[in-house]
Amino acid sequence: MTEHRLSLPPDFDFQACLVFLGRSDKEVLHRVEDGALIRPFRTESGLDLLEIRAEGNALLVRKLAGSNGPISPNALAEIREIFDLDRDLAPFYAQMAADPVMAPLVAQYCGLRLIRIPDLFEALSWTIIGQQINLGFAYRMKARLVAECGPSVTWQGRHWYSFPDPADVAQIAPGRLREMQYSRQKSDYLLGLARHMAAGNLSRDALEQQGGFAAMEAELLALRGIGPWSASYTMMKCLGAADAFPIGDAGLHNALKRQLNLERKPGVAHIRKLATGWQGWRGYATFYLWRSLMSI
DNA sequence: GCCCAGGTGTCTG
DNA sequence: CAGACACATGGG
Repeated sequence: MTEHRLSLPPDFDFQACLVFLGRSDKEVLHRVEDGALIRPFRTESGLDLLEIRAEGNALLVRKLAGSNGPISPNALAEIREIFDLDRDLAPFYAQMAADPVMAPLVAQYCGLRLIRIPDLFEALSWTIIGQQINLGFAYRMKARLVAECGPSVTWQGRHWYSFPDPADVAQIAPGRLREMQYSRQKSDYLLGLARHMAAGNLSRDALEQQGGFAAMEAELLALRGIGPWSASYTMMKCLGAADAFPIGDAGLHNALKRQLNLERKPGVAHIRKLATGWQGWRGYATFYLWRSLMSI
């Protein structure tokens, strides 16, 4: 059995991360079982199904199915990103310790990392799918897309799917997406994005080559179907921008309303005021607020 | 029936 | 530049 260990940074709580990863039983791209994350990762030849669990002060990564040979460096790099292992959270916690909104949350969820989506196409597609619909419905729509054209590996009598490539999605007939209950608008956005990326006009590598938060955000905003919320979401969840701030997010509004016992959801001006002490960490703060909406 | 969901693009005044 | 509206469907 091939395995590998990744050492863990301070301020890391694997269980806290698993709780977030297990937030929906409708998620098709991974499963949380018996204290471990199970998820396929792309390799040159196909998919490797990996299990990730905590063991002492390390993450133990084991290959359950797929290619022979060691676990690919690429997969290990993705795991580092998924759990945001390379982030020093000490400044975040120091800055939030006295913040009226965030202090209780960082105490409650200490060690929770911003769970990321390394694949740019997946992250952008998810923002398009999730726009203006409830999350349960969004998960079902994603599951249909993934089952339609995502690669899979079989293990223990079950298909384990990965998110499709832009080229896979680009060749779907628009009518097919309508059958999957995509609106014409979502269908257009998604196919447009897939064609754009399949043609080589956008990739995560090229985007990050540009460097600079503003330049990357501008390039995302230029995409049809990607507005301020989607761009911020992608900056934080894919590119790891700890300060990206999806200020229009409905979940953020609901979380603040609950935290502050407000009668109504706060307006954008109010939120800006509340977030004045979050500079540098507004994305992380948002992620902790999202976590606060989960019942557990 | 009505409003809101992890919004965005378009059109109008 | 603000505000209205369509988009698709489901949950409260």
